[in-house]
Amino acid sequence: MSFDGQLPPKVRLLRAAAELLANSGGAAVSTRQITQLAAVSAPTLYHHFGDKEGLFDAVVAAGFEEYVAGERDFAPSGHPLEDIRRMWDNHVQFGLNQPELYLVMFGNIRPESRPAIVADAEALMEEMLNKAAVAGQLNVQPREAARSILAANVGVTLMLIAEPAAERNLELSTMTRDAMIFAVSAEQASGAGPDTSGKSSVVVAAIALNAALQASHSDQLSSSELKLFLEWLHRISTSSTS
Amino acid sequence: MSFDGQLPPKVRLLRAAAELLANSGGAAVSTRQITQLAAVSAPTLYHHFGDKEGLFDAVVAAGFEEYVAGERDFAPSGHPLEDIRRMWDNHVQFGLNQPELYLVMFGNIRPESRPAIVADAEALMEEMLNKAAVAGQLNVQPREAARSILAANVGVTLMLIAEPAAERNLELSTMTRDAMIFAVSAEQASGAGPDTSGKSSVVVAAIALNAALQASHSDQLSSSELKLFLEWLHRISTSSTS
DNA sequence: CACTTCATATAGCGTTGCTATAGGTGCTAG
DNA sequence: CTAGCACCTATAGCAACGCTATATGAAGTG
Repeated sequence: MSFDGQLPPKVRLLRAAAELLANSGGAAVSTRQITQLAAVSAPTLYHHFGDKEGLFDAVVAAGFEEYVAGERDFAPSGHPLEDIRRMWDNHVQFGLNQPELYLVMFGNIRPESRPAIVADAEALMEEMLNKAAVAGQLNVQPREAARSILAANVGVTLMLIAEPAAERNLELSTMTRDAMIFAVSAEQASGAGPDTSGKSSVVVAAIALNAALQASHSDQLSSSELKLFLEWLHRISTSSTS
Repeated sequence: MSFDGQLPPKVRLLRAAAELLANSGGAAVSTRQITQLAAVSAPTLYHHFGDKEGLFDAVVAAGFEEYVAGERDFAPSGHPLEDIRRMWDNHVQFGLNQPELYLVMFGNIRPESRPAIVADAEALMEEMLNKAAVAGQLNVQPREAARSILAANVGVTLMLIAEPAAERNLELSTMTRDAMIFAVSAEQASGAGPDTSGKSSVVVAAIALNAALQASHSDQLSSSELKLFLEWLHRISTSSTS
């Protein structure tokens, strides 16, 4: 299989690199392999991508687009927390389907090289969590929740990739997923947690309000409405936890 | 700084490799650098370790011994779950102290190369969780709990490593840690079920408030008032629990 | 046509991981 | 003391690597 069709060399290089990376099985992929498969000479690669790293970054970016597209294709479904679950599963599946690409994206993260992807992934999850926060289903700030969930999600995916495909146990994923979502959700507040007694539902309400306010471009509010909101909030904050 | 003392070449190689790996800042470390710093010639490296990968494996093994030693040095303390917390923190600290080594250990995990370390780490945590299980503090099987917690632990550590050291927020670690431990512990079972038994009235109020807010298209709220309002909300929603 | 700009190719530099071969070193046996 | 024998190390060099100095072709503009 070669990419010496009519496609522009830049695209051929991208596809060749992606294919070799996907099938390398962890071994290093050389620029010579890539350029040969793309039916292109070495300087072309460097003209378009500057660097081997640059080419790999482009491949990763393309893979990430695909990943994001997969994440966005879910209907909002009205249950934000359920959407988070699907988002998690989709993340894991993406990692298992393209382990090499995933390892380049999340396995070799270094402060100077590649936190952009992580930031994007976090933003994507935070966006979804915002809906949960607006619905009063969140226990903590959406941003913190997103970072925490994503970190666990990446850890689980890496662990599953590390296992031989035969004995992969996806229960690790679902269990960790539900643990994280549960810990972040407001539901647990009604139970007896180690420290949740102090964290009354006021926090939940405040988080929901905060998220709603920031999501609704509310630089346009009448003062009377503001007073109403404050009154509501006061009633909330003084109501005893049921 | 060179290791050309009286130590055997094997040890010199190990130390040189460890030092170069620690200070490389992510850049590749060449065998020539290592052999030069160790004051040794190339074939010596291959005689002792067979491979560059073999040498790195040895360094990783040594680092892992150190890691395990750190984990074991904690007194059992009678509170297994508290020990798990310290274990988690120790893991994160190890990763932040030796990021390069950590990335080699947990960042490049591949099924064919390096699951042994993961298995050891899991066993270590499972051992500790077993005590919690004996004390009736566990909600799930110790092995599953260990795998789940370790996965989240690795994910969090990788995320923290990926961040510039200046803006590392360890709250991500403590929050995820407590979420995982709480989800695994028996405490949560006493509360409400995982599904909506009944939302507290406060949440309902918050949802109603949210609806009112989003329905409003009025204007003329002074930006200072809005700013104050948001600030106040933010203060509430980020107020620490205890 | 001349001129610029972009894209690709030829050839080769310096470095990499690794090794074929050989030379020392310390041992036990005769 | 010498012979042989493992063991360990060094010299020199190969093939492959990432990358580039330089040159050539194609395409658009005056």
